[in-house]
Amino acid sequence: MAQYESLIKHLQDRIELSEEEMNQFVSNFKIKKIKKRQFIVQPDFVAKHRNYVVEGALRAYVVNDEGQEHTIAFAIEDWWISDYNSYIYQQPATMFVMALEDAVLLQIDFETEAKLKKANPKFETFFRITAERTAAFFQRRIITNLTSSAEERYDKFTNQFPLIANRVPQYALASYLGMTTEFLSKIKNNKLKK
Amino acid sequence: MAQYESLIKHLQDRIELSEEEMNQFVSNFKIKKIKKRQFIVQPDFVAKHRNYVVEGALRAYVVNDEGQEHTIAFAIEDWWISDYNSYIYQQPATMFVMALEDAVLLQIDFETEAKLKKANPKFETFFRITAERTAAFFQRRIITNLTSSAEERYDKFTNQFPLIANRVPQYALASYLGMTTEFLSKIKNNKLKK
DNA sequence: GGTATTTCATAATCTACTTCATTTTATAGC
DNA sequence: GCTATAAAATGAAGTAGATTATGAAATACC
Repeated sequence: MAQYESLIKHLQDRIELSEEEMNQFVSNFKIKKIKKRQFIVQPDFVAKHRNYVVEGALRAYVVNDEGQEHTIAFAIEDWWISDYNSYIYQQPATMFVMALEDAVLLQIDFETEAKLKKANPKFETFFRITAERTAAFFQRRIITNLTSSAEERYDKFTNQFPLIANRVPQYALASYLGMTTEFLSKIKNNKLKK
Repeated sequence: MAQYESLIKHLQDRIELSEEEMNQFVSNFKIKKIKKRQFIVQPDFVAKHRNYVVEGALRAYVVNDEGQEHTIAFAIEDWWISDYNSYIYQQPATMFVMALEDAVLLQIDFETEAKLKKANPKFETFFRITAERTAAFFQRRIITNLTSSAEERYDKFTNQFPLIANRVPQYALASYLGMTTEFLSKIKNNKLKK
């Protein structure tokens, strides 16, 4: 059950649970192993799961009419990922969620999560805290995007998430930061010269 | 108690409460009347309240080092507003929240909200749903900002929020959409010509 | 281990949007 | 209603970042 250890710690950092409650909670998560380049969410299909990353790296992105990809989220160890809108409203997804590396996930499906929340208010609290922090995180990203230049956005990202910056393809990071891969290349190059 | 009617409806649309539970919930909100240009949140002070708008319009914005204002959120009737990060983490705010018109709010403070959530799991559920929808809303904005041109962002906003678009100052809307007021003016003008 | 395929780098050209400066229009306060 | 002030419109000039094109380096895969 080594795969569950990090999720257990994740929970303990957020709410207080007895051993029994903890077991009840995590036993509803199923281990899912996926290979690099494999999709766990695709447009037009409902995102059935909330995914906790035990190991590996994933990327959520949308593709616009011109075929350009825009990275919406990354996830590495101890992060959650899904098509957020699709999951909470249980409506067709607009995103792809793909493994950038072989990965091990812990998945819970929407109905099971609903049952858990009904069974114990502490579980409801956990998902409330998670949603609040997600909202706060998204809002910080909105603020950064509105107030910073391309180079500043890159600097902030590498400072905040050094482990992600050096682990994902440059084109994926560039589109997450709202710039082209060519321009990100130029930014990196300018830094080397200084 | 006319002021509480819209909040009651807001709650009924999201969770099922008995009359008694409803009264318990809303009685913790205090009526706050503010004048145009008045601030309810300022940088360096902790945002103590979650604010529900009964009447009026408000704007949350940040000011960067160069003195430029960037609108982060609007709120009109039946919307919530605060400095989200400041409120949920109870840390100093980075935003201003100001009334664009005379307004009537219903305010709950952080500690009272915590008590409510402890008192009844249904209340916890309400805040969980609210946070989830907030996160989903923010993510849709991130996606729009990454994938659309200035004109497309303006079109989407006016389609989705026609009541807001025509009610707030142009400079506030422009900075919400991530462009200058001059450029928004030009976009509007181009539409008139067509 | 060699070849096909991705990914990244570099550079020239282009454009969506900004900046700055000025005028016109709307709003607020007495 | 009149004046002061803020907001919006207009236009010229400038720039951050996109686009396009090409080659080099890294990675995947049989």
